[in-house]
Amino acid sequence: MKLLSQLNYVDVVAKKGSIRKAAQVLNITSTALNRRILALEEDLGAPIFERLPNGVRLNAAGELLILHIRQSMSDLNRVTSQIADLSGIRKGHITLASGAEVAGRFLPAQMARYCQGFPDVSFDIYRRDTETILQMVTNFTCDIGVVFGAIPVNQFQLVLSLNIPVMAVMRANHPLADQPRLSLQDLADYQMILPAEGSGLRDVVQAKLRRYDIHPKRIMTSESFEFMAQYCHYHDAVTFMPSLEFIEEGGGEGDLVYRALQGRDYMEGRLHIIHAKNRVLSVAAAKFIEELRQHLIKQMPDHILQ
Amino acid sequence: MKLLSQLNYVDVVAKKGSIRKAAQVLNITSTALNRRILALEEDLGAPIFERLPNGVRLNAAGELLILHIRQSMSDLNRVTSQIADLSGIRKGHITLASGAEVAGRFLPAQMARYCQGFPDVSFDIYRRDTETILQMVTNFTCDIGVVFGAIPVNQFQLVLSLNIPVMAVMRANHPLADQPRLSLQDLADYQMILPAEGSGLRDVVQAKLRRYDIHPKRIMTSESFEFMAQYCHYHDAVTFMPSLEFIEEGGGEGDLVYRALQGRDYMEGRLHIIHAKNRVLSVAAAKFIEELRQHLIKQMPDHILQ
DNA sequence: CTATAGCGATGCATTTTTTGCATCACTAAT
DNA sequence: ATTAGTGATGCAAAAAATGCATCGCTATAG
Repeated sequence: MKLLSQLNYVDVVAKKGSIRKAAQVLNITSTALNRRILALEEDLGAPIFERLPNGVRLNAAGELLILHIRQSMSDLNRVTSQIADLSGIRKGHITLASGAEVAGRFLPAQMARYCQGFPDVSFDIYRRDTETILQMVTNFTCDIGVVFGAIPVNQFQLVLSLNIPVMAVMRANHPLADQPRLSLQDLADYQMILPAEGSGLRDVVQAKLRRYDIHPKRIMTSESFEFMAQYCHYHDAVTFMPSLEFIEEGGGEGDLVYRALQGRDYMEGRLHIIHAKNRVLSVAAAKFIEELRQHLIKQMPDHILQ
Repeated sequence: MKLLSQLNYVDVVAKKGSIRKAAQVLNITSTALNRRILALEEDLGAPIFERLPNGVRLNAAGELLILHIRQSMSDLNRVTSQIADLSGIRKGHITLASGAEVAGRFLPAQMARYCQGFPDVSFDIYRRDTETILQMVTNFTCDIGVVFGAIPVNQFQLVLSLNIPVMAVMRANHPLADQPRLSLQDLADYQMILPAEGSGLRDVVQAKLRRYDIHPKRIMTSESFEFMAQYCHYHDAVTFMPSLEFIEEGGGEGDLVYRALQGRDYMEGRLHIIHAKNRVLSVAAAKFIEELRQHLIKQMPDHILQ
C-alpha cells in the first residue's frame, strides 16, 4: 500500500539496523531508501537515526516516531480490513505471536477451522518466548498474543483467559505410566525435561518443585517441545505439557501418555489471549478471536475465566 | 509536512465537499487532487467518496478512513512536537475551540501570557457553539475545547473544570445599578438580552427563569457577546456574563457594571477545559494547559473542581 | 425546453521527483 | 595495510505527478 510505504521503510530500517540490508528486504536500492530517510528527517527537522560505523540506530526522536508509525500502520490495516468488510470481501491479515506451548498443537487446529470460513485471510505466526510476545503486542508488531503463564494482565487487553491443567508426559511403557496415583516425588527419580527459561510452563513446574523442595535427579532443558516429545519416546524421561487439545488423561499422541498429578502436586497454568490496550482489532482478527472464544466456551466452559 | 499531505488532501476534500474547491484551498490544480483521490481509492480497493452532481461526499468507507486520518494527523503532530521539544526548540501548534462566553475575554489574556514563554508556538482559535466544539474535540479537529455549561463529561478527558458565577450586566447609570440586593424578578422589568441557543450561559439563565417562573418583559437574543455589551451601553437593558476575569462585583469594563444576584437567584455555570479521550496532547498543548491550570489554581483555588 | 455553470474524469505534453549507478569518505576487523 | 562493510552524494535516466484542454454529466435559471 502506498500510504504506508514511507512509514514501513522506516520501520524496516529500524528493525534491520542497516539501510542497505533494509533496502534488500524492500526490493529497492539503498540509495533510494537512504534518500527517503534523509528526506523524512529533513521534513521532521531532526534526525531520527544515529549513524554508526556498521549501520544505523534509532535515536530518541526516532523512538518516538517509530511508535507512532507502528500504531498508525496497525490502525490503517484495521481500517482497510473494515472497509473490505463493508464490501463483503472478508479478507485481511492477522499477525499472531504465540508461546511454544501452544504454537505447535493448539493453534494449528483452531486456525485451520477458522480458515475454512475465511479463506482470504492470511496469517503470520511467530513462536516466541513470553517476554518477546508481550513486547510484540505492545509494539503493535503483532495483533494477537497467545501466552501461557503469568503476565502483567492490566497492561493488556485480555480477550480470553483459561486455566489449563499441566500434565506429566512419558512414554507408554514408562515404569510410572501405569501407576494409579502419580506425585512429583515419583517423577523426581527420572530424568526430567523442562522447557527453557522464558516459558510459562517452566515457571509452573519449577514453582511446584521449589514449593515442596523436590530435586529431580537430572534436569534437561529444551527450547523445543518437539524435541521434548521425541526424546521421551526413546528414554524413560518425563516432561510436562499443558493439556491443551482437551486430551483426556490417559490419552496421548504416538506412544506418549498424559498423566495428571494428584492432590497437592496437581498443576495448572493460565492461557492468556491478549491484544494491545486501547486498540481496535481488524475485522479479520476480531472475528478470529470471536470464533476462538466461542469454540473454547463450548468445549471447556468450566475453565474459562474471562 | 510531506507525510501528512496525502492524508490532509482527503481531509480537506471531505470538509469542502468538492475536489475543485479543496484544490483551491490547497493551492494545487483540481486535476492533481482528483488523481490523488483516485489513486488512494485504487490503493484501498474501494471508493471513499460518493460522486454527486455538485461535488463529492464521504461514503461509509470514507467515514471510517477519515477518522483514522484525523487521528493519525493529530498523532503525528504530537510526535513532531515532542521531537521538537527534544531538541529544546519548544515550538508547535495548538488548535483550540472555545465557546463565545470565553473566547473574547478570558482566553486572550491567558494565551498572551503563555506566548511570552513559548514564542514559537502558533495558535488556531475557533469560536463555536457547544455542540460544534464537542464535535471538533471528538474529531481531532481541535486539540483543546473550552466549553461553558453542561457537557457529557465522561465522553471527554477533563483537564480542568471550575465553577464560574454568572452575573447580571448593565450600564452604570441603570436604575438597578445601585440597588443593594438584586433579584431576577427585578431584572424582568427590563429588556433582557440572552445569548443564542447552543450557549451554556443561556441554559444557566433560562433554567433559573423557568424554575421560578419569571417572564422577562422583552427578550432579545444575540450570538455576539460584543453586541450584547455594546447594546447595554445604550439602553437600560440587562444581560449576563460569566465573571471570568475574576472581576469583583461592582467592577466592570467601560461603563458596564457586574452584579451578582442574591440568594436563590444566584447563578453559576461550569467551565470545562477538555480534550479527546485516549489522546495524548502535543508538548505545546500540554504545557499550555498546564500553565493555564497552574494560573487558575493560584487565582481561584476555591472554584476548581478537578 | 434550452442555455449555462459547475462538477468529476481523462488524454497528452511537460515538469518535477525519484531512482540507480558509480563513487567517496569513513570505520572495524583482519 | 588490507578488506569488507557502512551511509552520503553527483549525475543521468526513469518514473511519477502535474497542468491544460476537454469530455460527459447534472442541476439550475431563464
